[in-house]
Amino acid sequence: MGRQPCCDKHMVKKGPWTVEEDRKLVQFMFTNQPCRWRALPKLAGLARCGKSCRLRWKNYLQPDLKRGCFSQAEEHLIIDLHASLGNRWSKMAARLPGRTDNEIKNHWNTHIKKRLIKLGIDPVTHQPLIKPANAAAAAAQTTTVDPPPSSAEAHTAASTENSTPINTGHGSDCTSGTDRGASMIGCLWGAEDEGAFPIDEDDELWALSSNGSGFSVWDRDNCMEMFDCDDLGMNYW
DNA sequence: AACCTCATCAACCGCCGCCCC
DNA sequence: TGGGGCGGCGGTTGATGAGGT
Repeated sequence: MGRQPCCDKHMVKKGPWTVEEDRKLVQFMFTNQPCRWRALPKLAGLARCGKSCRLRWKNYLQPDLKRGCFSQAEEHLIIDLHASLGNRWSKMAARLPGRTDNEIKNHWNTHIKKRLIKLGIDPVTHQPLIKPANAAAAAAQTTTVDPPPSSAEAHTAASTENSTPINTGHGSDCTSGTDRGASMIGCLWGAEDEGAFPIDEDDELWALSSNGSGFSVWDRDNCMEMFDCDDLGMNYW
């Protein structure tokens, strides 16, 4: 005998929530003791699945949700957390007050992920993306440099990838700047007199890598970590 | 103005782990 | 102790709007 479905699919409404449904759910949540989500729709007079109610409340109606754009600090925190936690969105949400796991997941997939790729960083391993040719050259070099220990996940990915820590699978897509305009998409700046260090999307030489607590700059051709931004008191946007 | 493409994000689906009987 | 119920999580989808042609 299979598992009982979470709700009667013929009786539940799906799709976007109406103002009236939101009002009913909010009113119920504010005026009643917590109860089982499965039982809530009937008690609140909603033709919705309990899971749907939970999701709507958690992601949209719950008080103290921030909504709106993510700040730079929040984005940096998300990147750092992703480097150490992977796709554990709920764990990240716990570290970002007012943000939901769904919101963080969406923001990662639609904004941060793409930007990291543009910057030459693999969004999965948080290691620099380099061209296969460069990877071969790097492998042939006698001076081997291990990547920074950005996270346990990165180590796992590295160790399972043919003994080379470099993810070359996406390199040709992401480091060739020949078909793109030369626009600056990031910038490092120093706390003292180092000045700004622009990273543009055509840059074949440098890549930024999240190391779990901040960023480091990598030499793409030689697969070498050049310096840790935090060590030099540098910031990044 | 009409159509097409792409980006965004709310919502759904299915799986997993915990808890209770 | 095992099985079922439940909430929670992460991946995915699809509706919608914006921008481009």
